[in-house]
Amino acid sequence: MKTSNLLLSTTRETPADAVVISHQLMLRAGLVRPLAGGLYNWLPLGLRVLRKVEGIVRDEMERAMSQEILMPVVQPMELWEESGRANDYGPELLRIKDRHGREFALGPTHEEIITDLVRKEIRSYKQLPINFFQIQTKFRDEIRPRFGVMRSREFIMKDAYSFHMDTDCLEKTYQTMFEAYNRIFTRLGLDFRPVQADTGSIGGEASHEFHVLADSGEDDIAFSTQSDFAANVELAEAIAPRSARAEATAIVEKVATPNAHSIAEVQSCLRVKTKKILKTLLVQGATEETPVVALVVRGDHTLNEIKAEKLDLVAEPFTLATDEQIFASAGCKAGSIGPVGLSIPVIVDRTAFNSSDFICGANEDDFHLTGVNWDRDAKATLVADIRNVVKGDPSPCGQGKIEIKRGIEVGHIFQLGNKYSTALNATVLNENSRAQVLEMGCYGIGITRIVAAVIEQNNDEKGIIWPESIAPFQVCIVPMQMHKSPRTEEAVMAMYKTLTEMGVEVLLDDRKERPGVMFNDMELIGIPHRIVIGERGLDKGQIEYKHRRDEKAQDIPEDEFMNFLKEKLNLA
RNA sequence: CGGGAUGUAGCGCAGUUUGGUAGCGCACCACACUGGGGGUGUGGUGGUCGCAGGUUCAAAUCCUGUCUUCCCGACCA
Repeated sequence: MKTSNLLLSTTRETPADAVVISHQLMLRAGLVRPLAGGLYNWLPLGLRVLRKVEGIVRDEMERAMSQEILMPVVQPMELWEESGRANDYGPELLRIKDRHGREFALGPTHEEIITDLVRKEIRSYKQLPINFFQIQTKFRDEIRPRFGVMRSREFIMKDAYSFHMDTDCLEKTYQTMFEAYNRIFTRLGLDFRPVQADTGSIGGEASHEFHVLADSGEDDIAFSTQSDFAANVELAEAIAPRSARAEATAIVEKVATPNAHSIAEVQSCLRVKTKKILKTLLVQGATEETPVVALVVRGDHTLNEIKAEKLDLVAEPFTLATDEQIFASAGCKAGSIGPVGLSIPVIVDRTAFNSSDFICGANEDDFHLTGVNWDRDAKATLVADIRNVVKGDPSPCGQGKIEIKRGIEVGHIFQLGNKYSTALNATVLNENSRAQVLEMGCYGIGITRIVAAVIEQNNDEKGIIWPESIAPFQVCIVPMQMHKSPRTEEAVMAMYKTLTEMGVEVLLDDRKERPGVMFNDMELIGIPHRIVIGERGLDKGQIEYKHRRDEKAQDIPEDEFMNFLKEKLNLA
């Protein structure tokens, strides 16, 4: 490819509304252009990278015995009603009607479609296990698209779905996918970690997310400082304190805390540490007998809604109590609630239950209680893990302490079980000629997001630094004064022809630009290998080479150059 | 959905306070010089000032509404 035939839309200035580095560089390098909120055009250079990512994913999926198919973006609503997700999925599901008034949705994921396909096509246990994947556009009407293609509304995803007669078989495929994912992200040159994850709205049992470590990530990942343990903070267990609770030494006293409603306000009002204060939150209960439930965590901790939601007493989805309910249950406004004397169920976090002589709301506006103790002054209906882990907590694996880093979720694998196969009645005949519901796994990779994630981890002040595996071109040739020097032109064209015939993806910058412009553009778009050819070198019988990551260029004798380059390209 | 910003040429911005001929840099086009790190000069192209309505002799500027984009929040006891 020659730059004269390529839309090379680089810009010197960074568009003002791009915040993260990958978004800035994708715009500056001319990979993508915004169309509307969360919608992007992919320009030729960006698409070349996207296709490379797809290629690696496809290659490894096929190696892992998954078969490629393609399912429609537009999906009939009936299937969503059949699975029950028409109600559950909410406003992220973009619904549309055709000319006949029939309802459809733009697919945010394809569990319903694949399950429908499989129930129609697969008849016998002899055909199982089977694993299908597709690389397809998804649409999710995100609350807040941001960071360019990192969180866009339309995006490309690889999604795979496996079907099994039993959970043992599912677990084997899950493990195969786990290994395939590790190979994929390794080939993509990413610094990543598999982490234990919550299954979220998609449902199911076991689940791992694959996260690219980057400060711009939107997820918090909890790591152990001493083991391989890694889990999304949504899931990471906050283990019970090992030490016994200290003896009660104080008596309960009611103190005025005018206008102090938040933990921070109470803290500054009473001049105590936040960990001495317990906060009590009222939420919707699961049953009519317990319409409101109290949740208690320590002032320096935050409630984990996902953990809370899983408790039998707590309504799903997690919903805070209304002001009316709070007044009816506690006799005060939010901000002055405490566990003492409440007649509703009180669920206490394990760590909060280890506090003694603590401070909490007095269930009377603008008053708090000090010197409160569990059992003596307040009863816990249930003690459970309902908070987020924080840095320094003991790791649930038993080794080391928790450390928290930001991650970009680029892959997610689930053991779904039979949620969808049951809902859609996807069965096959087993050895006994009996219909049996299928076990199901699903495995996603965010293709477009990966492009951004790679850039987040591979850039410098000059621009993008592509890993070899997904660079839009492996090599660029930058000629010096080619329009004035027939000798240079001859050498450049010969090099271009040789490399092209070798099957190397080479970009020849044949624009009549100044050297500085060409150097800067090639560095901005991140081509790994650079060859400079000019009279200066030719006079000495030399050709210049520089890797994008090299500090300095080196001059190589002409007759050794091809062997030198082959070694650099791993073609030797 | 709540809060805060923002919108003027492809990009980055000034002009709005105090109403009076729409500007600058980059990019783009032409020519000349230059030629190993975004060079210089001369001359150009390009804008319904987000949109709609209002006030006024006169609106980018004041008023009302509306939309876009971006940021923060959606944990608050």
